[in-house]
Parts: sequence; structure tokens; C-alpha cells
Amino acid sequence: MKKFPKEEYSVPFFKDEDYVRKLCPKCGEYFWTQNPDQKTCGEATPEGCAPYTFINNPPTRKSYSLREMRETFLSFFEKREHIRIKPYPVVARWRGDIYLTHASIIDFQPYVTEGIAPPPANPLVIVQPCIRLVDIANTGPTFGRHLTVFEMGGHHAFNYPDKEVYWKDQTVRYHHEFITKELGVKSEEVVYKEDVWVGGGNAGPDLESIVRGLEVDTLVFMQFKVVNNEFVKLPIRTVDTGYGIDRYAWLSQGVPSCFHAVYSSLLDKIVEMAGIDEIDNDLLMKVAEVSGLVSLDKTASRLEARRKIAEIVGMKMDELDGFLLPIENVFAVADHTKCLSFILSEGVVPSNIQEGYLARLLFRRVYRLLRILGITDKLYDVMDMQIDFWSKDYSHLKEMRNEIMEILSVEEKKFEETIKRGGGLVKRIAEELKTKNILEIPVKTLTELYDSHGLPPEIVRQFAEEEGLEAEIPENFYALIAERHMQTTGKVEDARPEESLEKAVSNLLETEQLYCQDQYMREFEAKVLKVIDSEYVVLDKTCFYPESGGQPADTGNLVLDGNKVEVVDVQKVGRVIVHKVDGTVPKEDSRVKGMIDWERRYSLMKNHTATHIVNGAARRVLGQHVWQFGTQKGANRSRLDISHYRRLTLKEVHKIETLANQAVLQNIAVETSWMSRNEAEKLYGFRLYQGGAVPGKEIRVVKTGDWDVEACAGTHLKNTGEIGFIKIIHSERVQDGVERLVYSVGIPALKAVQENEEKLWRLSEILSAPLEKLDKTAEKVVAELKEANAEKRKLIKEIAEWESLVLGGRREGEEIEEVEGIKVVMRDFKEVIDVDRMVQTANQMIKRDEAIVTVFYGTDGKNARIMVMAGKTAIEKGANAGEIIREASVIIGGGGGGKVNFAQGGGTQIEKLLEAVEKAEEVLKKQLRH
RNA sequence: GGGCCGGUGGUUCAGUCUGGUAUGAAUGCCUGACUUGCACUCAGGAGGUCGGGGGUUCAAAUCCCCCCCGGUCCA
Repeated sequence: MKKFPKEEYSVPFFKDEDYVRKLCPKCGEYFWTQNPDQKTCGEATPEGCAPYTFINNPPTRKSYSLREMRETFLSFFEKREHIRIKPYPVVARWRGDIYLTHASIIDFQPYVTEGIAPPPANPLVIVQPCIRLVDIANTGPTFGRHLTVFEMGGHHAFNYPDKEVYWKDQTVRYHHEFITKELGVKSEEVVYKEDVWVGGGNAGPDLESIVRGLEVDTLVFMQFKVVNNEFVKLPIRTVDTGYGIDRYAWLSQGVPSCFHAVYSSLLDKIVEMAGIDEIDNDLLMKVAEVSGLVSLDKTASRLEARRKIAEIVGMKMDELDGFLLPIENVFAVADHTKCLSFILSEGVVPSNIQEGYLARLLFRRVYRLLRILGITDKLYDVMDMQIDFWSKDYSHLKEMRNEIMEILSVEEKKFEETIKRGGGLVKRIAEELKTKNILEIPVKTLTELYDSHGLPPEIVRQFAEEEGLEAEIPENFYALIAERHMQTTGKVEDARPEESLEKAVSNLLETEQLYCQDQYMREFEAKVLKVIDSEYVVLDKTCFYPESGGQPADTGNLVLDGNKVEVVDVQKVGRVIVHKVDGTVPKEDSRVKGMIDWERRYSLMKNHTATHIVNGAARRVLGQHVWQFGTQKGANRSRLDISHYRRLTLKEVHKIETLANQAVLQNIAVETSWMSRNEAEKLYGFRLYQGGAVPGKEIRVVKTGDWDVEACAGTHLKNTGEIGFIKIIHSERVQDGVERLVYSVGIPALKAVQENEEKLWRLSEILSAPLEKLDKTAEKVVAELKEANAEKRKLIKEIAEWESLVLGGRREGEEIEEVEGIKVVMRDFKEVIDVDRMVQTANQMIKRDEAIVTVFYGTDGKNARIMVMAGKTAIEKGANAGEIIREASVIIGGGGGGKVNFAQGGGTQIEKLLEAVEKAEEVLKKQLRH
């Protein structure tokens, strides 16, 4: 990564306060300090620049709980003209590029940082719960330097070209004042380390502040946009600070780990549940002091770091491991269950895609940890405690308690199921390996079991050990998994035609959207601004709706001097609407009349409003975790994908349908309005973003009474009553955790009902049963069919047995000859070339007398078939069915094969069948006489 | 969005690579015998559209294509 020059960091504050800039000999980074004798940067890095010196020795005036620290931070900046902003959700629904809020600045990207929308306040201060799953492997072993869920304090200032709020110097001064005056840390103990920050598509220089070994915050001066790996200056310079509120609490308490500081009594309870006896606190603190050495993604692997630490504290590695592992696991449980409660409380349904996968990943990790600790039964207790604990600050958690518990139990069952399946799988694999005398599960099998079957290696090892096999889990196991996924080559995306369009319309003004002003407008007049490739027409205004938000584009006509051109597609390219036409294109600057296919559009409007209603109904029936996952509207039928943790029952579907139709009957007014992003979010919350992230400064809000509110650009009805009738046609599972509802609206809905009825009537006709007895009759018919099937097989067997009895009788087409004491039975089955019949018959004969060879043949007029079966005695005499068939079937122009005792073959040259049979006889006799 | 694994008696699976009898295995079920203290034992029996459709072939559970369903990992 490129570095910024010294000037970017040397703020006047450093000069005023006699700071010196130095280069750390261990990690190679520059840092600023007031202490001229300071050698290293003083951060507890994996490179070992310094240990933590705040453990049992906090540098602050007093000890703060997390809540106290949060409040201290917020009010400090509030007193200095910052407006306090409420935290955003941890699931970043307003963004299309990421799933989770992992920093406070995420709340203001990209609209505020790119100048599209104003910030809710400027400057502002916020404490934002953040989730970072990339640090999941480090959470625990680093004693809380890494957490999957933490609170980030940020004081942010957005500097516009014409309005400067504050920039680097003031930021550092605020920070320094907070840490020294407010918290009481000695000024010379605060080190500022230079770094380059890149994230969320933005970049800038940053200063990290270090106190007694711990990096407590990062002050980022965001001023670039990253385009093709190049830094491009942004018009807006953003002060993006990230104060680790959890780390600050840890620093102030001087306890062994950040988990002690954040969870206090909750952590004790988990320790107690896990039955961990008295923890040697002195040892724990000794280890904590050097825990900065641990970092799983950097050069030092877990084992290496462990060895170093064991050496420092003067212990054997196994001993240290035995001491630390359960504690680390408890740390991770405390962290992950909090994280899980936050994610689930915002309605994320665990699944195998997108943010749902992250929830599942987290759940399974927690569950595995609990398994190792032997307390899976305590899952609900721990989660309950977390919900109670954090509801004091984040009240939405307790409102979702029941749904969270329900989702947990579904997930638990699923995981138990996976493990159970895995147990059987490992057992079978183990048995196979044992027959090959392999007593260790190969690494390849381990990775395969994890990747394809979701079986974590330590669980495989456990199962394998039960089978008396060993399993060595390589240190880089998860890297191997990553490798497996690297091997696949990604498809190259096709060049989109819009790209050339984008260029062509780039200098045009925004098209006036008439369909937004009056959603019922059918005709309009407009000026032709541009014609591209004599196929695309751009007008100054239009009421043709471009495809977006799952609503297809309008179709219709453009008329000029009585000449009609058909509009086949409409797309929005940036801010310009482009009509794709089929026919003679109007000239530029001419005036045209536009007419949309109103019947189609009106159906689409009905379907679109109905989608909002069904979504609201589903949420009411299934719970607050229901979010729109995707949607496609059509004139005849539409579909809505929603997140839900189990398969919908017909009852639930009917409930949703009934509720939706009630909303239709209530004739609810549908209001659309444009409002600023901040105002809309404040009024309606983030539920607005059902259809995903919505761009722009102003957003369009579609409000269906109290039923549903969404940010949506689509065309809607004035009243729900216009829908008439909604019929959910069927539901299917698109993905784990995603259910699809397919429905029709109005007359097509009626048609759907009628179609079903037609099918029922037809069925009733076929079965000649009255409608109300259809189910019973169908059951009976299927049962009878099964019975008949069984009967047929029984009969084939019986016939075979009977036919074998009359061996040597006067059956037509049968010849029996005795060769060398072996009976050769030749039989023409005529048109019955059913293998089953021949096989059964032959089986029966040979069962009775092993000194038999059967040569059965027949033809149905298209194919000829020969089958040979030999009894044991015959085989001993030299009979070989496979050989006979191979020679004979060539004659009839086909092929065949089999084993010594049984073979079959055939061909299409049926006229040569007898010749082939003679050949078979000849070969057989030769074999027997040899 | 992408990758991987799977769908065969009621259940759990073998067989698929290398096409050729589902004489399939275990368990559960039914009948009988033997037992009557804890997966009883023994004998016999019933139970299959091999997920669906198309193709290749004399022949497909097996090979090829499409679809459906389940599981799982990753972004």
C-alpha cells in the first residue's frame, strides 16, 4: 500500500505540544510522541513492539463500564457543538454493497460522503454497534482486541468546498482533550501512529492513538475515492474517527480482557455454566499483557504465538493450552452470542446465502464452542441473558425475543441434523478406510466433509476417534478451504449495451418523470432530445415507466404526424430515460405524442400495490423478521420472495391471502411523496428499504395507510380497492430461508382460481367421482395401482415358476438337448422380450437343477434379444454365458455382455436371430465338450 | 451470485467411476418357532415408477442434456 508523506500527518498540534516523529524499528511504521526517549511505537503488535502495560494498571482517572464510556464519549462531543445521532441498524439495508455495518462511517456512505445527500447533522457524534465477522477467528485468542461485535464512537465532520467544519488539527486536538482532560490519561502516554486507511471505496491518511500498548482509536482523514487502485480526490473531506468504546472501557478497568470489561457478570455466569474451576488470575493477567503477539491472520500462527507466550510466562505449551483454551472459548461465546442477538433482532433469517449465511456461520460457531464446553443446553439461557443485558441500551432486542428464540430452535435442529448425518457419513468412510488399512482420515476428506457437508474438522475427528481412526487437522485448514474455492474460474461478464448508451446520454438533462407526477397519465407530448443508433429515443419528459424495482417497463407508441412507432422497452440510464423503439424513428427536436399501453400498465400498477400489501400481510402473519428479498411484477402474475426460517404451510399462505384481501376491501389510500432521506428514515425507519438500497438525496415513499411503507419508485394505485382481488397461486422455497409467493391480481386472479377448478372438474371426470370425494378416490386409485404393480410382479414370478415346471414338456418353441450331462434349454419367447420374464423363468429352472444352461430368445419385430443363464454344474463343465452372448449378438448387429453365469444381448437385425441362436448353441456345445 | 455433495424398499444406505439379474445390505414391519430380565435368537414373508423428463444404446439406477427437490461451503 502506498504511504502518504510526512506533511499529511504533521498537524500544528504536534508542533505546539513538542511531539517528535520517529520510526519504529520493529514494525517499520512512523509515530509521533512527546517522549524523546521512546524507542518503539509502543503498540502491542504481533511483531512485539511492546506489551500491554495497562493490565491491572489503568491509566485513566477512574474505571468506566461500557455504558459509562459510551455516555462520556457522546456528551463530551455534545458539549463541543456535535449533534448526537441515534445508532443505525447493524444490518446495512440502505447499502447494496455490504451486508453489515462495520464502522460508524458506513451510516453516511455513500450519499453523504459523495455529496448526494446532506448529513443528518454537521458535525455529529454517534456510537454505532458494529459487526466484523472477518475477525471471528481472532475473537477470544486476542483477549478482546478483536471482537465480532463492538461499539464504535465517531465524531464526524463533513467539509464541503464552500463550508469548512473542521479538519485534521482540530480532530487531533478534540481527541487529545478527550483522552487526557476527560479520561485523565497523561499526555506523554498517548502515541500517534501514522497509517493509510482504505475502506468502503474511500481512503485517506490516518492516525492511530496508542495508550499503554493498546490502540484505542483511529482518526481518519477521508479525502480520496479509490478508482482502479488510484486515489482520486473527493470534493468532500470527511473526518472519520473510530473510537473503540469497548477498548476504552477495557483500558479504564485494567482487567485481563476486553470481555471482562464489556460483559462483567455475564462472563462470570458463562464461566460458571461451563464448570470452569477457579481461574488463576495472576497467570491470566501475565498472558493478557503479551496477548498482543497473537494474530491469526498475520505472520505468527496461533501455535507460534502460543509458544512465545508460554516461554514468556515460563510454562509448557500444553499446560498453557489447557489453561487458555476453555477461557478463550468462553470469551468467544460471550462475544458471538451478543453478535447473534443483534443480527437476529434485526430480522436476519439464517440461510445459506447473503447475510443469512453470516447468521448461520455465527450460530454454528457458537454451537460448536458450546459443544466443546459441554453446555449446548445453555444456549437459550446465554442468549436470554444477552437480550436482557443489551436491551437496556438497545430496546428492540427484547421486542424480538420470541422470534429470536424460535429461529434459534429451528437452527439448532438443522445443525443437529447435519451433525447426525455427518456421523453416519464419517462412520461409513471410516469403515471403508479400515478395509484399506488406512488408519487416518486424509486431509482431502476433511476438507471435503467441511465444504460439502458442513462438518467442522474437530467434529469429524471426534466421530473418527469413535471408529478407532485418527484425524490430523492441519493448522491451515481454513486456508485449504479457501484454496478449494480459488480453483474455479469466474465467468467474464458480457459487455452491457448500456455502456455505450451511458456515454451517449451523459450530456443530457434529467428526463422529467411524468409517471411520478400523475400515475394515471396515459398520454403526453414531448420533445425528442436525442436519437441514438436509430433505435433509442430520449425525450425531455415521459410517462413511460422504465424497468425498475421489479416492475417491467411500459410499452406503447410514439406518434409523429400520424406515424406510429412502437416502444418495446424503456430503461433508465443514469438520470435519463431511454425508449427503445421498433420502426421509423422520429427526428431530433421534433415533438411527439406518447401513448402507453394503458391496460398493461394498469395491471402492473395493481400488481405492484398488491405486492406491498402481500408483504405487509406476510409480516403480520409470520413476524417482524420478514423482509422482501426480491420481487418481480407481471401483468398476469407477480412474485414476492420473503425471508422466513421455515417452509410456509398452506394454512399460513391462506392467512396471508385473507389478510391481504382484507386490506384490499378496506380501500386504503396509497400515498406517494418525495422526502429527504434523513426525514424518511426518521419517520419510518429502515423498514423503508424493503426493495434494497435506494439511491439519491430525495427518496420516494409509498405509504399504504398503516399497512406498509416502502421506499419505491414504482407506479401505484390511488386506492387498494382498485386491486379487486388477490389470489396466492402457490409458494415455493427459493433458498434456505427464502420463501416465494406467487400471486395474481384482479381478473387474472379469478382466472387462476377458475383454472384450478377446471383441473378439479377434469379430475372428477377422469375418476368419475364427485368433487367432495376426489381425495378419497385418488387415494384409493393410487393404492390400487400399487397393489396391481405388486400383483404383476408376483404373476411374473408365478408364470416363471410354472413354466419351469413344464420343462421337457410340449411347450411350443422349446428344444431340450442333453450335452455332456448338461441340459441345454433353448426357448423362443416370441414377442415377449421382457428381460424380467426370461430371467425369472431361467432362475426358477436353475434353482431346481444346476446342470442347466438356458438360451432364451425372442423378438418384438424391432429388436432381437438373447439371454443365456448357466447353472453352477454347467459352469464347472466349461459353460460361459458371457462368451456365448458376445459371439451370438454380433450376428444380429448389436452387442451384449455379462458374466459367466448370466449374459444378455441383442441387436436390430431380427431376420438373423435364428442364425445367432444356432451360433450360441454351437459355442455352448464347444464349451461343454472342449 | 458461484462452487461442491446428495435424491435407490418405511428408515439409513451399497451399487453409478468401468452400462448387462435390484438373487441388494442393515434396520423397521408381518407370520411362525424358540425363549420369557432389557438391542433376544432362529426360520419364512411382504415391501422398489432407482427424484422427473428427454437423449445415446441391443440394453440405463449407471453415460449425456434439461428440470425439480434436499444439504453444504464461499462472496
